[in-house]
Amino acid sequence: MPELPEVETVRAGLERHVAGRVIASAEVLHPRAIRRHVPGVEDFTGRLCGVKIEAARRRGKYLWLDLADGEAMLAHLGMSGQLLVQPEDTPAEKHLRARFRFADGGPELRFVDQRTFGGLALAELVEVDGTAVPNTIAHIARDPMDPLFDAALAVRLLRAKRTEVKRALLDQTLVSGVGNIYADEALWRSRLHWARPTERLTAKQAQAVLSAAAEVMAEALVAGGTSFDALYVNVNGQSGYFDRSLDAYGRVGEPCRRCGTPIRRDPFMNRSSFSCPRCQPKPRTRTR
DNA sequence: CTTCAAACCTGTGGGC
DNA sequence: TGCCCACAGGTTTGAA
Repeated sequence: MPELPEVETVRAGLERHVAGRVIASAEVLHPRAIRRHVPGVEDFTGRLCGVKIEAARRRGKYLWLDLADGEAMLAHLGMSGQLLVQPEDTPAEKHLRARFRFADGGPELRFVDQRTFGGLALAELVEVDGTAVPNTIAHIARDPMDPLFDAALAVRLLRAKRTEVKRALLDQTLVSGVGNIYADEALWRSRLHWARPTERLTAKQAQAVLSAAAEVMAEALVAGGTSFDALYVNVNGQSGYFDRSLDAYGRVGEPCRRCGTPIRRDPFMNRSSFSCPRCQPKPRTRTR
């Protein structure tokens, strides 16, 4: 599933292949794909017709296209979303949800999404902390790859939480871009158990786990960013990074790369958490 | 105000 | 062979 490094790869592809072009027509093939665009399908397609795309931007797992009329087309890939740049005569994908044709007659932009957790919407741009962002994601924090990311602030916010450390890492208002995979990897690198109460984190531990999250995402971006030159801008969660570089996520029963102890899998928020029983010992039962 | 959990989706794969 | 169900998980929404 696309997380920050994959979304950044898509953003770079959009910047290269779509920025500077004028949308000739927009078509929505599945209304759920634009459910967050409250005014509806006709408003969405109508307002995009004839508009020039200025740039492709990203914050956390959200990305958006700056439009010449001053608004933005916001996209979230959800679990299974893809933004593809395809020649117009390419057959429609099975889960094609929306398509955008361009005035230059070149390759079109397609939104494909099997599970429809993702979606597109038009949004007004607002200034938050000196940066223009779509109003509907004004609450999303800067991600660790943002040049203006405030690490000291994130450490303070993390320690001010009253919850488990992994829940806090997944809180997009504290730091954005961290999903289940990178949360587990960051916790493994910093030798913290996912259920460690945030109020018991030392400043050093909080700083370490946030740094680890930034590092693992930066490494994933390098590993997954090899297809920037391809016209076919694809995100399918199958980047080489996942096959060879994960230390915890999905490795249940396999030996910890540090100590050899089999990795465990715990139920966590209707999904899974992977960790090393020895390197990441369970915290003492908390007393509320 | 903060924290928590259900709901939203559909394809895959294991078990029987 | 084929059916059923668990599982994958980011975000929103409403409850506590």
